[in-house]
Amino acid sequence: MPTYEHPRPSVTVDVVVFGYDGGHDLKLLLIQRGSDPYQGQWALPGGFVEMDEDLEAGALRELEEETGVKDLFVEQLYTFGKPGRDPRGRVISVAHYALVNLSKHPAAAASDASEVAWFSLDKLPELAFDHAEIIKLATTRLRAKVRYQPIGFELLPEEFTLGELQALYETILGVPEFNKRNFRTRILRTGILEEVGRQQNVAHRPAILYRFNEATYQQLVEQRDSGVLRRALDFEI
Amino acid sequence: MPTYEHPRPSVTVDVVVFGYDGGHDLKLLLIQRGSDPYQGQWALPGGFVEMDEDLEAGALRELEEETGVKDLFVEQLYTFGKPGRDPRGRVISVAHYALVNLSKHPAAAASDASEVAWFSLDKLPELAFDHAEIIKLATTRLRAKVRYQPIGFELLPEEFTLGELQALYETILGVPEFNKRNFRTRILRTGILEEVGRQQNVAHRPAILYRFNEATYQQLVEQRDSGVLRRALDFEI
DNA sequence: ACAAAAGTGTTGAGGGTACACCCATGC
DNA sequence: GCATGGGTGTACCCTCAACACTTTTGT
Repeated sequence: MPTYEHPRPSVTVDVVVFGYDGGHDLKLLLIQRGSDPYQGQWALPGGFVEMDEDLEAGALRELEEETGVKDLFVEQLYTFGKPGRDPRGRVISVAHYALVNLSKHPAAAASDASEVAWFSLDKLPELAFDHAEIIKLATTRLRAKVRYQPIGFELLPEEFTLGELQALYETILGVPEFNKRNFRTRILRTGILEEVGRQQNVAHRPAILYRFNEATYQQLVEQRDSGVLRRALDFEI
Repeated sequence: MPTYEHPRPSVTVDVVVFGYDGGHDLKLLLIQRGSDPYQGQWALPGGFVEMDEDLEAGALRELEEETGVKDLFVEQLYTFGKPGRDPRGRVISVAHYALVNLSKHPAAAASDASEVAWFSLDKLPELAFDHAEIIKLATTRLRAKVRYQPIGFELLPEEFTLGELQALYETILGVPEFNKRNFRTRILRTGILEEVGRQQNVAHRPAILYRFNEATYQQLVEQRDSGVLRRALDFEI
């Protein structure tokens, strides 16, 4: 690793923002490009990373600048760096994904970009750069991760029913419907949900409202990491 | 995303190379830095990415230049970009991890760097930069991934016994020993192993030799991805 | 009374776990 | 024959998966 000057690629941070509003599909937040390469086409929010900011911070900053959305769960996804993926030259993109509950965050549009909109994940427009590929990877990762980490709760309101939680899982995983009885048993057995009340004014038996209990979850994680392992290995096939 | 010039960070690719020789520990390939920051200290193989090469290709190139090791399984791990992680300025590192069977690849040392060596994973020297953190993440990822993807075979010779495979899993996961009967049943049930012969000249009943059947594994993956899912969700706690 | 969604009891099949045992080879 | 590691039979128990059923609200 010599110390003389090297040619330097540009580095951007992009964010795949998944939104959920209780419906039957996931939404994706896109911006319409206002300038130069791919002008007028839809793209992921993102931009060049500043010299003194962390990657995740840069992703959140660009997201807020371009879409007004802030304060959400974000995590690094993958770094895309194939030469030629950006016509402007060598641009390496550190892609992130984020989860947001649409009822909590406005579909805002105060923006650097010319336009901002939520698209249904199964009806995306044509996308700039290799952003279609990035979205595909993010979707795969979300589907995989939601099965073994309680990240889905980021997409729900603070308080929710088991029916809503199940609908969310079915939406993310793209499965028509799985058994209600077994879903409830499994979720409640984990102990990570906490009862916080009952529904009001619904035209059916009011459901129990739950909240995700972060503290309990962390305790369980620690127990698992310190104790003996349960299932020795599993190729999940 | 404006088109005017931005200040650009440097981008490096680093590789966490895990090696296995059938013993009771995993090895890690490190180089001793020959120059400037952290001179004389041990570090991960890696270096600045070229302007016209893919990230993974850059990782493999640097690895071969610095250690002589080539032709191995490599995958992107995470991108480390906290400001201040490198005293030379803003350096973003796209970290990779790689797996290699030590009997197949020489512990070579023809090198750009002053020295190259394999260290036991539990007896690492002090490391340059934030490389200790990178190694920690790579280890966590390896332990997690080996449970649901057949990447462990990269660490074994072409043909191996179930005893050797079990020893490898115990080594990676750091578990004293799990039940032989159940390990065998589970592994063989997946159908991804293929019998290829028997051991010769061993002072005990000769074991059946197996080979990992990539084609069968791919078929199973496709079946899973197209068919209905089995376990709906599982927080693994 | 009825619709709608919440919530429960139960049962058969299959996998996880554990323990005990037999088998083939070199020395 | 004995040490060594390879390989198998089986039994208990818990979880998964599926189905049928009861409960509570608003209209």
